[in-house]
Amino acid sequence: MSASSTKQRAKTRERILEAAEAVFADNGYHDALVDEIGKRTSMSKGGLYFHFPSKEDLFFAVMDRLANKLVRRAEKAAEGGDTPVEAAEAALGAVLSALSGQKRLARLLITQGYSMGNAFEAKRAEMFDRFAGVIAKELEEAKEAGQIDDLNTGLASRVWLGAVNEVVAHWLFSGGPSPKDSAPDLKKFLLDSVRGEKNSADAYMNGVPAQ
Amino acid sequence: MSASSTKQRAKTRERILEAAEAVFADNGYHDALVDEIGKRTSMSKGGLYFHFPSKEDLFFAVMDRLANKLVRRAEKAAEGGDTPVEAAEAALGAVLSALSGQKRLARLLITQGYSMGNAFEAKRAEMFDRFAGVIAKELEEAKEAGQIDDLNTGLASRVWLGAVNEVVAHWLFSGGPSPKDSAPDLKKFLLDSVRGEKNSADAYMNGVPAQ
DNA sequence: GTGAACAAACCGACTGGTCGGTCGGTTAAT
DNA sequence: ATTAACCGACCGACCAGTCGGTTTGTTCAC
Repeated sequence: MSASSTKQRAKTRERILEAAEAVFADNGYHDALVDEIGKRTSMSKGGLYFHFPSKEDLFFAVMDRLANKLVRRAEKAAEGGDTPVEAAEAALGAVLSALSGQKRLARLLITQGYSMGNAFEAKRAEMFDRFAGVIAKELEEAKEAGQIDDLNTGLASRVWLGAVNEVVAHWLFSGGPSPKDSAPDLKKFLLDSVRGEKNSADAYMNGVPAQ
Repeated sequence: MSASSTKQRAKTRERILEAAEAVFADNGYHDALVDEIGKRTSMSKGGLYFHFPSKEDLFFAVMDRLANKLVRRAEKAAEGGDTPVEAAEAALGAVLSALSGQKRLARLLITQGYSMGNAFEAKRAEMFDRFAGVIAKELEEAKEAGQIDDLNTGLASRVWLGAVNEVVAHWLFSGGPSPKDSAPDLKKFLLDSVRGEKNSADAYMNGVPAQ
């Protein structure tokens, strides 16, 4: 026990989280049945409740795991950029492509955040604040580097976040274009939104076509 | 009956919708109790079910009513603008100020749309498509008037919609600034996003400072 | 190395509270 | 007298969470 069982325990938890992610994504929090998660894990309800104290806790764990994955991916992509603006662009692209490839993940992130009662609002806020923080950080650096205008980076990060959110939602629920395909235009809009008066003229001066 | 009762009937329906709006906004679809709506209407559950066939239908009716109100307000504000861009700006401002003044309405629109199961996704899509349509129409006109670049107005409208959505959500759940207060900066971001290469230089040429 | 003792992991039938919806009945309007 | 409008006790489906029990794995005495 102890050494090997700690590892085993984590593995089982992971198995449950995986199944729960799928079930929550397919059905939303309320319509997701704990028994269904059990079925997909080949584990009984009692077994699940040995690892997680409640359905709500399980849901939170799923969302945290998801947010971590995405943030890590975005930050990793950002590291590859030479300038802050390129970093932000890369992070944006990484997120869009990740969501494009994982409809299930996208659904969970976009819609199910609200699907619990008001209990989840704090969690959704926390998650989105994290995302906004990543964006704001890049924008702040870009500002210091003189790549973009002096602007309200907090608000700008919300604009970016919301834009991505809506583009993905439109893809999910109205059969809009895949976020991946919208990425080039979307990048243009968001970068332009932030370049403001520093636009075109300045951008070309720096040898970076505003596109 | 008949003549006067038709009017009375509509009035009662309205009374119910009003109460239902409050209850849904406060609790989310699932945690809203039909009995609670009854209490606030001083009407029994049976009475409600005489006017609406199900909780779900009642919810849809509430959301439709809400969307109509907002769209009408936005379109009315847009009519006041001299140019398409000003119209879009006015509509944006009207929506932001309406939501700022009615937290309850904002909550319903932003969050509770997902709080039903997947059943609501189609409805949310329909509603947001309407909003996006209003924006896209203005942008299309602005494009034809040469006020803005040749761009993907469909995508741009999503960006605007998503940005507003997120700014409001941030206000609601994280104690961010009131949408009304963010309005000036937000307008700048969104207009810049759409002016693209036509920015600053051109804008100033037209005697309209890009701010 | 074997088996008794203990605990961790898991099982699944059951319960208890919750609510949307119903329905037989009452009241009010025409 | 007829029917629209409304009442509210009741029903029954649903499901998160429980709990006494079984299995599996670990430890250590002998």
